[in-house]
Amino acid sequence: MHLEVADRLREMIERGELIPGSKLIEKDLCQSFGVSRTPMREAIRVLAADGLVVLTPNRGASVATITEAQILDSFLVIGAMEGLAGELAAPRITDAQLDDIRAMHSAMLECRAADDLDGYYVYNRQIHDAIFDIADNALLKETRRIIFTRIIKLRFIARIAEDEWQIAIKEHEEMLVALEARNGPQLGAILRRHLESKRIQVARWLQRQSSI
Amino acid sequence: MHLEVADRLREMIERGELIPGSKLIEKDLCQSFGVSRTPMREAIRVLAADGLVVLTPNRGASVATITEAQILDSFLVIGAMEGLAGELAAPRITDAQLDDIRAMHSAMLECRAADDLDGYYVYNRQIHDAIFDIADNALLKETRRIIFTRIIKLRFIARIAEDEWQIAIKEHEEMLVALEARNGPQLGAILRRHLESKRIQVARWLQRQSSI
DNA sequence: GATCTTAATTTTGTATACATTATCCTGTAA
DNA sequence: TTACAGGATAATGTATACAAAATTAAGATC
Repeated sequence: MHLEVADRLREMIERGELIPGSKLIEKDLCQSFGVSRTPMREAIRVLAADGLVVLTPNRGASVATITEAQILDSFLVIGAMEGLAGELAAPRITDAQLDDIRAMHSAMLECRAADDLDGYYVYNRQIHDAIFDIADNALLKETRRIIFTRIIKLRFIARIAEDEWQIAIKEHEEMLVALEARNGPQLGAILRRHLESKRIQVARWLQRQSSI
Repeated sequence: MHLEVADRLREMIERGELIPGSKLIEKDLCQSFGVSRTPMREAIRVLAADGLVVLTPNRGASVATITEAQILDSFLVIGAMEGLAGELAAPRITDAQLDDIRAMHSAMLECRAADDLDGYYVYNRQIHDAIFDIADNALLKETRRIIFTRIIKLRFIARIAEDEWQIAIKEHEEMLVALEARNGPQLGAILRRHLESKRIQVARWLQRQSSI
């Protein structure tokens, strides 16, 4: 049960229903979840190990806060992960998998044409996920997942500038070329650059936010 | 208390006192630790989140096993981490920090001359740790620590072939050059290559082991 | 003797009771 | 009014009791 509770808590944190910094009162959560404190506490500790909540001795748990510096640090690490994933995936990709990615890429472009940002992000995410699947390194995928979870709240960077969007699309097209060439180092380099672009984009967005 | 218990359990697993695959019987562990089941269970779940133990519903916990493929996967991920750490550290390193690393490097060489393998590994590890400290990315450091913990049992790769040792020393000297030049991309590339060497070395060692 | 069934035991999972610590509120003194 | 002290309250931390599931052991059947 504690794993289900952990998942529900995780979702609540991701959705922003539990505000970063706020305390997690066991009794209240137990009531709303309909479980006793034992599984709830175990769930909270699982999330703590994932870095989603922080534990203070004798003072319980609170939703983890994330600083701008930590967000930018995360993008650096994710960049390294994506770069490695690209290196591994390119030499391994099958023609069928390549076709799948091409399809997702087209769908992504259509969303862009229709100015459907949500759809764009879904396909964008699918492409990156597919590369990690093809890379076939469970630890790599899991590590990236955990880091992503911690900064998932950045979904709300929905607004993307036109020029940034163009760069992203261009980089994705380069990715396709590297994949077709089965060129690992090349795809790795593109993905590192791609994530660095994203990181700069996030940095700018954070700048704007904090100056408001 | 559950964090202290988790640390003790972690040590026991690292020391090999708890054999991979063996079951963790709560009652027995509670007795030997002198705590009740509640903190023990919380500790076990913390280790599960770290990947050191695996939980099976209604069947409790057992010490995680690691396959050869997973070990090699881990080295790939660590390689990406070290590469990034090098990129970040080189442009940031101070003269004092550089002196420290030079000192560790000398001490490491002395250990090699004296054929003191344990000492060699201590200083080797210190140098790599220092680079991560200088890189100043807490997430990067923490991620690497967790992955290292999972494969820590590989300490027992104590035996290192002469030619492998020479290569490692040479790479470390290249690292010093890149650090002195404050050249991030260069240090990153060296570290990636260094870890790839290590990975190949481990792969060969695993091969030898399994063929016995 | 082997195998399936079933009961006994053990172990895990959950809830609750108790202990300890932190927090909050009230009242007093400056 | 503010600052501090002390107790009331509520929260966390721990231990234990109960429930459910799995494992083990014993017995019956073939």
